[in-house]
Amino acid sequence: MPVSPSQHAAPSSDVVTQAPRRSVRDEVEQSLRAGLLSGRFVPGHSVTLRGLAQELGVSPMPVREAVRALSAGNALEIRSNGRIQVPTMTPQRLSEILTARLLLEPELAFVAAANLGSADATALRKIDDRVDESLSGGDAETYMRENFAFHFHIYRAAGSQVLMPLVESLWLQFAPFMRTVYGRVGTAALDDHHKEAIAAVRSRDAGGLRDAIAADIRCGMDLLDRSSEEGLRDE
Amino acid sequence: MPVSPSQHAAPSSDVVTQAPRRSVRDEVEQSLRAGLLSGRFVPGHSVTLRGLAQELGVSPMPVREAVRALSAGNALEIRSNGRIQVPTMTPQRLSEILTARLLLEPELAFVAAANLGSADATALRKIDDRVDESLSGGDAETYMRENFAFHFHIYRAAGSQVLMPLVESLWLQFAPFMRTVYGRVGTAALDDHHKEAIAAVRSRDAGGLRDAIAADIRCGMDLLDRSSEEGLRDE
DNA sequence: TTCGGGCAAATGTGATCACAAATCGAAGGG
DNA sequence: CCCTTCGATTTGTGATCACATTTGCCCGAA
Repeated sequence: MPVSPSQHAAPSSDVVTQAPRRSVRDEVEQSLRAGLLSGRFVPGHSVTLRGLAQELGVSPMPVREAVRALSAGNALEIRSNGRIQVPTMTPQRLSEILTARLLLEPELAFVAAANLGSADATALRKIDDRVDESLSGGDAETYMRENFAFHFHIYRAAGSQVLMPLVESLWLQFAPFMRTVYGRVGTAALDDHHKEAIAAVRSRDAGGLRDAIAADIRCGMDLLDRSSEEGLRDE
Repeated sequence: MPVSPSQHAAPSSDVVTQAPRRSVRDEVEQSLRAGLLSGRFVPGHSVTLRGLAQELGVSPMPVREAVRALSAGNALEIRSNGRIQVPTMTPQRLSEILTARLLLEPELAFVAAANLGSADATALRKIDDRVDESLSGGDAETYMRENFAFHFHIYRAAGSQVLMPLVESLWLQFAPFMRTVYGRVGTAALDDHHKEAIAAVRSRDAGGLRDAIAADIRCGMDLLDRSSEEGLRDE
């Protein structure tokens, strides 16, 4: 809704927003990432440039670039006819994603362990409490957000500007699908290995942290195997 | 040079171009990827939207999206002032890239081995001949293109739509820097392990192929260590 | 000669328009 | 009742424009 005749968006009405240089495109991209990671986007559903633009109150232009950036990392799919949609999942694609996670994330956690201390263990404990709470409450959306926060609080400590984007790309790819899995199987069946990870962080046991993360990923694989037994839907 | 008054580019004058649906943006992106992988872009050099657009004979719009897509994978860097430049390399960033390659590529080759046969071994032999030729000739640009072709002929056989983009992203990140390394150290110092890889492909030895690829990557790491002894420039 | 200051050019960003292709709907014929 | 057909709408794509910011360069003063 272009209220102002000026072509640029108003600087959010605050005197000093403190934001270094937040472009509309970045805000849109972050919004889309958050939506994908929390499972607000349903796999197979098609999204439109103008639709997203109107939903976010911006012009289609920043959305176009944000969508392009996301689709470059396979977080969104651009079909041959040009339409945009949340990627669908196939069993082998999911298997590849989990294989890649198993290759990267434990190693990333291993590196991160050196930079994690008891303060981080406490913070992780707090996040994990919210994870457990949303698990028992069955709030899949909150669970996904907090589970992401848990893992990436660890990974961020590695300070890797190369591995982190790769892992983020993987999460963006499988997150929308997980949402549907939780909706079918329920979140109660989850038995993550966060407690062991926290203990490893507190005792500065890098190898233990790596193994805990690996076990956590394998747990997700088991859940999906169980889910596929109950009939895996791709569309 | 908008000769035609029509807004869309002419369909390349051919009756049936056979192209399914080549958008200008995709062509631009492929062109940029090829440029990065062959080392035509110098790290630290800044590129401009309008400059690339004029160079490729298109409007800035498709370039904008292509650059956005590449910067999403850290193949191009967008500075805080908004300017675009080929990313610079730091020792730890390079170390991270090679670590990631060592985590992903040998495993990808291991998977690919099942789908590779003697025909592929012959094709790889041909590519490797051109690699050796460009090595002795000191043609760094051709070397980089053929070396890329060699590795990705193998990786492509894995049929992975998840690991492949990750590995491609890594190559796009380190390729521009390698160009400068070859320019300083020379390509003659390279002793890749392509012959062992070809032998492993021919004998369908998955483990051997994985080890050959790992050795090849480690060889690159050694070259860089040697290069940094002679003074590593970051800017 | 060297260091600022200020003006012009360049650059990224966002908006809007035009157009072709695809999609979706309803109407009509089997 | 189902399928085809045709027209209106939607959608992505590319081009162009306006604007804020920054960069680059030239000129003048110390």
